Amino acid sequence: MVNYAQMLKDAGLKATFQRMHILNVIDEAGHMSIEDIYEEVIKVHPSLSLATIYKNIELMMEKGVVVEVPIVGKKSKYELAKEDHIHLVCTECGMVEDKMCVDRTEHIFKELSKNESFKLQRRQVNLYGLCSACQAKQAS
Amino acid sequence: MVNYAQMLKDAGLKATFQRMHILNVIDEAGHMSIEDIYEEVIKVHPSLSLATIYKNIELMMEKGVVVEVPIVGKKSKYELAKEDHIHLVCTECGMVEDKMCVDRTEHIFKELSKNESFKLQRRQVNLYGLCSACQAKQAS
DNA sequence: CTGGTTGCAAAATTTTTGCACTGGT
DNA sequence: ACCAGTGCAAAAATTTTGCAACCAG
Repeated sequence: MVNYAQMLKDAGLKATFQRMHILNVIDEAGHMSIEDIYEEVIKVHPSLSLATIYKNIELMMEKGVVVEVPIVGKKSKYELAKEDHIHLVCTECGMVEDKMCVDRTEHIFKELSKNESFKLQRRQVNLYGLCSACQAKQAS
Repeated sequence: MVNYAQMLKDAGLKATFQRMHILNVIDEAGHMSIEDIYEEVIKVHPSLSLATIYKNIELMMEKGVVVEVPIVGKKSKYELAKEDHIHLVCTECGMVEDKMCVDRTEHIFKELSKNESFKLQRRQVNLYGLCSACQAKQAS
């Protein structure tokens, strides 16, 4: 169990119950859309408003606590900021799975951007395909 | 000058003036949001409606004529389907530049997904940073 | 001709905003 | 106690939909 309060304070944000709850929900599910977060969060805290989620997701993104994962054909999901990784995204069910980068990957991205007069800040790699569950479902 | 009419017919779609115009606008700019397309397109064809753009972008995506490029913190842009490549995205001005993949990149992605019971369909790689113009602007 | 396509206007959905009240520090 | 943060409700922005008229094949 991570200390969400500390994460928020480190980012210069007040550790409100709402924020910790949002972080907790994202952390447990891994990747969640705004709607996903809202539906999960109001189970425990029914008065928490959608506006609060919007405001906080934006704020926590600016502060680097959470990261947006935009997805082709679907709404963006959000995850806690963490070690660099790539995403396997199921085009069928929308599931997102993290996969750690191998060192070689790291190297290639640096190379791809260094030739340009382009100052690399961060990268985002999504591999789209069918997860095993959806493959099984299609086979039947 | 590509033959947009042919692209559409190959995809099983009627080659309407509206569709060819949309494709032309995307092609010339490289990457455009729905709003971008609309503003550009009505300069020549003022009665073309936003609804038509939404309907056609979705349809042409399904048919594989255009591809969505979702971008962190901004609206998705759309490009013509083309040879596999990655994107350099400027976090400041939103500019998107294509960069062809080196062979090694190809290889790594295959490897990253093959261990899993994950059936890779397509990939999407965005490198975020500052373009040269925005670097110059910040320096001043 | 004729079925797919368009344009309009209205509806639905998503996101943002203003402001009085609340709660962390 | 102070001010960031919340919740509500309303506004704005975005996207979808239904349908009559239209046009590419």
